[in-house]
Amino acid sequence: MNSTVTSISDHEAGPSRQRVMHKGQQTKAAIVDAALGLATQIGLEGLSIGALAEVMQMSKSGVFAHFGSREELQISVIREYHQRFEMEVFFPSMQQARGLPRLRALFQNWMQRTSAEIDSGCLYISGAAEFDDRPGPVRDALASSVKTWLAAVHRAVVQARDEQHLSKDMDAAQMVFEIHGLILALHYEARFLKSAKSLQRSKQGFEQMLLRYGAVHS
Amino acid sequence: MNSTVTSISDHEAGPSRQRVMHKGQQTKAAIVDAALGLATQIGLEGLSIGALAEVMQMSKSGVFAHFGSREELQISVIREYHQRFEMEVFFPSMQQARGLPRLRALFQNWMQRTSAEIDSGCLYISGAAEFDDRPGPVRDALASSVKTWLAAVHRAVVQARDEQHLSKDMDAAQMVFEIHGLILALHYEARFLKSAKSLQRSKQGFEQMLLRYGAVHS
DNA sequence: TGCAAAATAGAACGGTCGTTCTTTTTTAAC
DNA sequence: GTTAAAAAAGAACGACCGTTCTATTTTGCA
Repeated sequence: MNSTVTSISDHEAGPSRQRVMHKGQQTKAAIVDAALGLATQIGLEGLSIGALAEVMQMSKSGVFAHFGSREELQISVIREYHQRFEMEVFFPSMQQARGLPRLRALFQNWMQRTSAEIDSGCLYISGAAEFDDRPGPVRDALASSVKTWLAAVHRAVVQARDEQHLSKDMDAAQMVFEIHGLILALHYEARFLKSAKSLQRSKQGFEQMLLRYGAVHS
Repeated sequence: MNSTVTSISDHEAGPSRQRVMHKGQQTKAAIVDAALGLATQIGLEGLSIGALAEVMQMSKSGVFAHFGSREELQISVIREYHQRFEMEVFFPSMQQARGLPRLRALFQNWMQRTSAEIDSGCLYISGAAEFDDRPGPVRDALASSVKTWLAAVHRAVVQARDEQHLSKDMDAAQMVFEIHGLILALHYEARFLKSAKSLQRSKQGFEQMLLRYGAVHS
């Protein structure tokens, strides 16, 4: 409870813990960065080592050697996305006071990332569509990351209820489901249908949802 | 207004208008049927002529000749999906009385199709993720189909308001956005996260939404 | 039944895919 | 500066991709 939150989940130390970054690790990080860019544009499945090598101005085998398999590359990309999501959405929200302020921040940052990604795509959403019936380690990594994030949102809702910022008989899981729906609709309509109003729609949906779940004004 | 609704949109005659189906057309229909099955499993982009030919027990060139290009095949699949969606979701709902009953039916059938597709996938959702930044005729066909459908839902909401089944100052487009969100969350959580409760969650979300938009009990 | 037309098969094309193996270059510790 | 190890390149592999071209088979009408 009173322990400092250092991560959306618990494990992992992160490559930033390294004293110095040797050449290989630098290169690998750069490759993963480029790969993430490609994956969010054309999808995790569309991500090819050849295309990646061209972007990196490296040979295919040079790129390949860092991962050993395409699957491992995809998983590395997912891990990288997880970390960035944490940094851009989760951590900043944790600065806010527990309860409604934090929940608001989570949604706000999540929304921002989903819509700012009007030209970069959300891996959690496109990945889910690609891997929803394709079992294997990539799907597992993706699902694990998403579940971790949704659990964090759930925690925030429960805390808001505990702080009596929401009515005490509200259904937290139900609210998380509906919040998720707003984000998905935002992504779908902004990114695929190019609807300009979708950001405003999801904001409004969230505000009304807060009222419905008994939020006191704030 | 008083004209009989014959289609979710207007145009198109449909291949069922044919007097007799010649061999070629039969085969083509069978191919499209198989292709739709493949596409909903592995995605429109993953759909390959070779795999399709194997399923059909035909040669690659035999399959190919019916379409002339892979893109045309993909578009044919989208058209077929559009027609089935119409038959399974739209037409049955139109049997219901204008207003709330029809809106309920639309959501119910839509939901059913989305969740029944727990092992067949929704082309409108997976396709959106695949083609959200891949311009071209395939994307256009997909977007056109989706927009047609969302417009139909919007019409139903407006009618429900006109019939005074919903409060007269409600925002129809906003409601459509939120309904879409519920369906997307259902699809995501049922299909990717394998969450068992998602059907119930989307139902409950819809009922609460109706109340919030001023639905009289029914 | 015969015959043109439609449907299908088959082979081949250039291309890209992930992956393996071998060789060369670069790095970093001594 | 030398040297062992790490990183990268290069070539080649078998497989599959969409597509084209030419033959063969099947169809449906006169």
